Amino acid sequence: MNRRSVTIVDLAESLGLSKTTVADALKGSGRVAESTRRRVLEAAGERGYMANRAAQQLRTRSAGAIGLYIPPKVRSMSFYMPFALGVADEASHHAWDLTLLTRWPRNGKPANQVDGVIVIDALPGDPVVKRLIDLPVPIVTAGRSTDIPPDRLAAVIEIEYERMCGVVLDRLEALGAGRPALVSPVAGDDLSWSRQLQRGYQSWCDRQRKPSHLVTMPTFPTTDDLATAMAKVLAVQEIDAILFAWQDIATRAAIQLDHLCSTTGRSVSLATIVSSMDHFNNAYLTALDLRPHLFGQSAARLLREVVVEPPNRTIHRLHEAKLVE
Amino acid sequence: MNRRSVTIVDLAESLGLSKTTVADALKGSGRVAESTRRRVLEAAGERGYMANRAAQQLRTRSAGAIGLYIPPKVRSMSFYMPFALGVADEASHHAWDLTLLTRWPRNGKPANQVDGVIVIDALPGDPVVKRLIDLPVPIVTAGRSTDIPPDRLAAVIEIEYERMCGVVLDRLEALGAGRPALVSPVAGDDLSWSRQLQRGYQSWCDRQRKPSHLVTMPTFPTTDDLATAMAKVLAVQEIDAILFAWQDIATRAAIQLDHLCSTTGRSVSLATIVSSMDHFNNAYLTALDLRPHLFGQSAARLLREVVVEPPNRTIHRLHEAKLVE
DNA sequence: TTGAAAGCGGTACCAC
DNA sequence: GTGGTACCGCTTTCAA
Repeated sequence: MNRRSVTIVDLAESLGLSKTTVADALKGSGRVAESTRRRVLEAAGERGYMANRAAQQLRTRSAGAIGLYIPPKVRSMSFYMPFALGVADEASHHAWDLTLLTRWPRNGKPANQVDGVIVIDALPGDPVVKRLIDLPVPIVTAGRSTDIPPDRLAAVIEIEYERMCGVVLDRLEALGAGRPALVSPVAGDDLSWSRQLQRGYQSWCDRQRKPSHLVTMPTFPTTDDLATAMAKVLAVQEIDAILFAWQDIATRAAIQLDHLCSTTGRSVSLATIVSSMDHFNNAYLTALDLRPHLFGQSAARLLREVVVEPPNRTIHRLHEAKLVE
Repeated sequence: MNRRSVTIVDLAESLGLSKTTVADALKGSGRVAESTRRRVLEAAGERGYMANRAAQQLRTRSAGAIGLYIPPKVRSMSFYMPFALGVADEASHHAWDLTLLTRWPRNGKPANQVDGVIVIDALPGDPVVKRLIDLPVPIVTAGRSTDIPPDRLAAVIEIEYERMCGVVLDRLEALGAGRPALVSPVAGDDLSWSRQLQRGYQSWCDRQRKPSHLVTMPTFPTTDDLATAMAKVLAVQEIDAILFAWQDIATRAAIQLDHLCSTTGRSVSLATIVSSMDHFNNAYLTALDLRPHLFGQSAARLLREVVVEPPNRTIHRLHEAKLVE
């Protein structure tokens, strides 16, 4: 950007053509003769022409970028990095940049320039979300959110945690483990994934007429927290399976349990929600891969749709998590 | 962006002032009378004026954004998310957007518009880095990199892994653990952090005239990998401390060791590199917090410096990791 | 202390 | 098929 680079006018001059023609040739709208088009393209390639995004944006009133907001509370969970990169990948497909929205810029600075925004897992009352609503661009949420008024919410894409929880539990049962416990982070608001999982678990137990055993612990537990929780689970003799609500904890818990069980001779099947296959390991009988990268891609694709054609009412879409063994 | 929003001209008209005056008032350059300035600011606030970034960029030849490239291979490690958000935070301080660079955009699409680029932990031969070199903007690397020619490399900021490794080991020794083993991922290239840690460890052992015990394992090990490695470490009876080279593994290993040691009655002090205090727990005697968020901020601040004033030769700077107990 | 006017590099719309 | 020209909204320079 700093040093002046090749512009359309430069090309036009050196080719003895007009601005317009060069521009048209470059973007391939059928207006120009194929021969001139080739000439232009060649020259552009040679001289390393790169379109000036700012100029395009100014003229077309588009930003060429989308924003992603990941609330601070959840940022360090392993799920969100692959999600963000999924969004970035899909965005780059459409020649969009992905801007990471963090705290809101201070006093009167210009707003982040975006054509649309993706918000994931925002908690009620998030101040940044409040400001995002004021931007004159469509908002897509990944996971539900209460804070965004329906007319500002272009689309929602979500994972069917409640249903998928049942699917995992069914699978566990089919594999011989009929009395599962759920280990979940302390519940947030009613729309949060953890709460949805808890509901899914509860209703599965109800359907199966089995008692439920829900154990909660902090999202980022210490080894002691973990040990306490595991002890609590194993205290119920009938428990023969455990479903972990998030992977960060599951990887550690599996090791704890491995030892606890090997001393007592007890056998417990493990299942977990998976947020990053990279970190996944084979201690689990069954797992629900949230496919965060794909989730991010889908969210970005959805955003693209609503940017191209604003819907008259909120679109709802599902992202399929995948059962793995 | 889509619907036309309030511009400087709008304000100027409604206030009976000129474009110029309004613009000057807005940006606070002392040109305008304080009274008019207040009038303008008030009107701007009321009508929700937001500067059009594209126009500013076009005029000032700046992009108003910086790019961050995190190579695919390392993306899922817990270190990089807080790092990225540190960069984003600092960027927003300077009214910069942060663009996440992923794969390179396809065929002739306009390049990501950035004023500078931060590259972290790129491996030799990374194709995206090759392309970034062609951009006419300064590059700052976090951690060293071979691929970027000195004249294109504006600055480097890095953690003194080699030295800090010694600091941790000294501390461990002061606390009574004199025979540490190092658990490290299988070494990458010679500049990688894992390799630097290994060297730091080796030279510490040499200085102390102690035998070294290096155990490597995959970056994302299974529980079995982990168990094997831990067994290997404990096989050496003299080992009374273990330093883990990355946290993702340390949290899990601590639990393994807890059990292994409690059965054999052995006591081993643990130390680890910390990439996210959120995930940190109390099982460690001592730890080296890399402070990735701060690292990201510092990298962004450094980039800002070199964008504002291009250096005539590569700037080198250190990021201080912090010993915690 | 203020205003007028000329761009920045594209795109859109009009003529030819 | 091609060229001319008026913008997009802001910064900058020069003049009043």
